[in-house]
Amino acid sequence: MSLRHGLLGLLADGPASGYDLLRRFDNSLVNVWPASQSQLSPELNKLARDGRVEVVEEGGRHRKTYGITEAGRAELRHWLVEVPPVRAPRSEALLRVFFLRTLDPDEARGYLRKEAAAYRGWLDHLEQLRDELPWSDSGFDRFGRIALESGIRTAAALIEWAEWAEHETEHRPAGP
Amino acid sequence: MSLRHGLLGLLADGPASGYDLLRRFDNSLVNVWPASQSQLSPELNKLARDGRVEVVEEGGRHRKTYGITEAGRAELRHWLVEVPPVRAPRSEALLRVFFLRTLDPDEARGYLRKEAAAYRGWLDHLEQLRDELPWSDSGFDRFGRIALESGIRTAAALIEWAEWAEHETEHRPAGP
DNA sequence: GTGGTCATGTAATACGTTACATGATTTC
DNA sequence: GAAATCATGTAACGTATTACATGACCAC
Repeated sequence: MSLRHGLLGLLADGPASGYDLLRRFDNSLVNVWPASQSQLSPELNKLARDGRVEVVEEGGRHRKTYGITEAGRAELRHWLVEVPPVRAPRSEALLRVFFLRTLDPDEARGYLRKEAAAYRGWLDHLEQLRDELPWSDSGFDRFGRIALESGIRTAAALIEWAEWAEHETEHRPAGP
Repeated sequence: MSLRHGLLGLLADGPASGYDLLRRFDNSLVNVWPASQSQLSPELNKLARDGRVEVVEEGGRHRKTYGITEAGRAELRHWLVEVPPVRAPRSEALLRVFFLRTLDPDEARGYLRKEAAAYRGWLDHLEQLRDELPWSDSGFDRFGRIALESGIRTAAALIEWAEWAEHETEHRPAGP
């Protein structure tokens, strides 16, 4: 139900159309919760049926501007305060690590080296966002920066891990 | 397709039934790729249809023991070496951070404090695994330990982040 | 013979991705 | 008037979760 609450959270900032919301997702939330246009459409209709949002304006080009309702704010708040986050740290990249034993040591090291490079690219990207985005003092930007910092620290830790892991697989014969 | 390759990777270690594989998932892979019994059943049949595994033994209690085929090993290898991992770092916990601005500062700090505690619990769990598991020198255990280390370092980074973030939201009036 | 564990399978539901369909408005 | 952009919606497909169904074998 995270998409649902993502939409409510964005609408808590002010009314928007599905199209606007898609861009907000792509600008700010894409690194933590990507969403596609074809998901927003039905989800917004569902939120409207449930009374969590309402159409506050209908413009040209079929545009429907949605606003959050009191019931929507209550649900958002309830989700944030009462519902414990699901931690489902599925990681395909890490799953592969378990199976590196089926490769030659050189190939395994190659995989870890590529991992390190990929995390470095991700870190560069996030640091660029941090340094180049026009951060305001608004609550949205403040917490956006805090979320970004989480990604930066995680990426940094994973770079070090991948380099350590590559080194760890060197100079050691495989066991039975 | 990670479940598929997770099964192939486990079978690369030796033949097993779906039931055995479920336990292997729950023992070793659960932290990176949880799987349920009802997923394994159809996936193993599909792998058998595709010639990636084969039934090498049928025992009592409907038990079917699967072994990986050459085609299965080839697919596993191809996946590991050629297919770049999907990095889909969806994080519900981090999504919430964006919306903490809709709460009172005290409540927002409470959320971050709970996050820190949750990550600490996760770290404790992983360190306990590291210290208590009977690690052998086998390739499986070596890379399992390397994967575990990734979780430990990530958890440590996230604890520090959550504590930093909690402090960051103190002593500052919210902007517009 | 009863309860526990081994063992596989199906069905309903939910969520996410990709691709496609449709049409209005603006810009050149 | 053609192309780009705005704007919403549907359909097909793949995958994950939960719950349920079925039955064999073992230990007591």
